[in-house]
Amino acid sequence: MNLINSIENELTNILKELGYVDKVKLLVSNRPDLGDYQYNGCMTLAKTYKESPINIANKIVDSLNKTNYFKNINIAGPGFINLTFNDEVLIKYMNEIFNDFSLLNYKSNKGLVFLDYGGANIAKELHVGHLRSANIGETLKRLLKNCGVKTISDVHLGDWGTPMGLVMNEIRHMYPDLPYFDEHFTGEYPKTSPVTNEDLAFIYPTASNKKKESEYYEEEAKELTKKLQNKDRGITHLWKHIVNTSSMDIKKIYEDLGASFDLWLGESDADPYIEEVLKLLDKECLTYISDGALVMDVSQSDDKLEIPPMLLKKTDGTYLYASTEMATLYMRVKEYNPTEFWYIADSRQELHFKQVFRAAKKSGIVKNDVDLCFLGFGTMNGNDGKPFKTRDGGVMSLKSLIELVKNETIKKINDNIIDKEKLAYDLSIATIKYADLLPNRNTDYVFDPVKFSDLNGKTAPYLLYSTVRMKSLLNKSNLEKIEYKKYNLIKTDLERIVILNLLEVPIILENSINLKSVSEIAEYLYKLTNNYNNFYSSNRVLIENDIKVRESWLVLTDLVYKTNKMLLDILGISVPDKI
RNA sequence: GCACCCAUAGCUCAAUUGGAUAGAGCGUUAGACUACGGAUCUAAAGGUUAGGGGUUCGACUCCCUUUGGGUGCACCA
Repeated sequence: MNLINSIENELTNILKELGYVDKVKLLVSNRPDLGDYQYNGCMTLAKTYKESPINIANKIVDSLNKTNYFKNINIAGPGFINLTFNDEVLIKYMNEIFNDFSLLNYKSNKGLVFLDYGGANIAKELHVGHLRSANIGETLKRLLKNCGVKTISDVHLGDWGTPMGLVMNEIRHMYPDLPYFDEHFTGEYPKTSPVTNEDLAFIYPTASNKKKESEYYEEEAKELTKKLQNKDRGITHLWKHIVNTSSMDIKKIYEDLGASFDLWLGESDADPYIEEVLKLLDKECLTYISDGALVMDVSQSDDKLEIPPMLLKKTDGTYLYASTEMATLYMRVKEYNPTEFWYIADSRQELHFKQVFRAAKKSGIVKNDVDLCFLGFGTMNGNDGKPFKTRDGGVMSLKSLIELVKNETIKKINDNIIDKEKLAYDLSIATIKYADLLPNRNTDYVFDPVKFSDLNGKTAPYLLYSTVRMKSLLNKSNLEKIEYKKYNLIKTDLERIVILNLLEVPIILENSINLKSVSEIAEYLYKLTNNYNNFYSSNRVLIENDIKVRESWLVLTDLVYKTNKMLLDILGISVPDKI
């Protein structure tokens, strides 16, 4: 167990002996002049036990004085307890984590978490709107895995709805003679796709525009969607070509972004379960016909806003979002039976998921003790505060976004680097990820390529440069055969601050899992790195004469390096050898 | 129209979920170096937390209200 947790446990027991019940949480002091950590519980206890907070604090301090964790314990204000560690305790802990780095990790006791993120649409280019889902989802998955939680991730491709009909209709307009559209065709269909990925990049936008202008065009597309869902032979063949062509490109970009998925399933994979789900709902008498469509009531008596019924089947008999989503849940429960579901999607989809989740619980498709979590995220905006667009106002593809950042990054890389292009590309991905993960999940943020790729400040280049420099120092000590096996003594205040930072790691990880957000990790990385750099610039590790001090400083560097590497890895950012 | 979210330093974001003196980055200003990787480090200035009222030992945080933004409200996903 980590140091802070074990002290918290001890303190919880002390309280119990004194007759108070509280699950003690120690907080990093926001008054470093008064202590390293603080306990704020006395004021709350005072309320429940109708006793003065100072009295309670005094009793606690008496008991705490019998332990030897702290060199200074004081009570301040209405009843804050401030704690300052004994250096010996810190040194001992440093040696423990140096010998077993896993002590710095947090072990979660969660069951199986199923993550749904990515959400790319077949035949539509990945754009900036897909970035956050991939980033945040991938990071949460890595966080969970790091803390010992089993996960399953699914990209959940959009391959079964209206857009597919639109794309196929545009293809029909381009090549009316293709056999896929001929209902009487009985021969062999071509083995190669009639469209390339480059074609697809403009086919969907074209179709989407035509739909807005012509109702007839829309009807044509709807008819094709219906044919697809009814397993029309030709249309299914064409659809498969499109899916295969498009998936290759999608996979490539996700790979570049470092997002990986256990399952590459799509909405279509849930299709075989839709009828089963609808029957089940019908059996429970949960559905009814409204304006010609099949719907399900998901309202609750305590709703402030009337939640509209959930639409399961359109008037024309085709399925939509909610139906495939329900079937997907049904399939996932059946095959994986997770204890939690995490859906990472744009905040604007909250109502839809609320409906689906309610329906899933109400119908028993998902059991009551299973957590269904919608993790919404805010929009990535441009300087004007509106969603990030290309210069001419179009949707910006992820490829162009990466290119944009790369152009900024490459300016700042040394010419003597061997593969400058590759490094610039990797750094750009890291830059985008870090910038995207730093703000809170829910808030919209302004994307500024120049600022994010800056060498100073809270940016990936700064973190990576510093981390590479730590590694370089450790390598050099190795070359010069300087051994370091032990933390001996704390010589400077600056290193003490870094040590205190290291104590926080397990707490940061625990908070991140509880909040299902990694921005705290991103923020912490900067703090730790900055404090280490501060120490680094005022002390020369390798030429320090006192062997014991030098050993300690190398252990410190080693631990900060490992911590950075671990946390950057959770953020999906790998540390290059050289920058 | 109804409902939800947001408003914090010049700009971009935090604030351990009700805790002490609201913190960071950028920018600005002033400093540090024969440098283990200077792509670095330090310091200063900068705030009536949009306005007003309330709840309590304590409010950026909870409640009410005004103003200004954003989002959602069944046959798109």
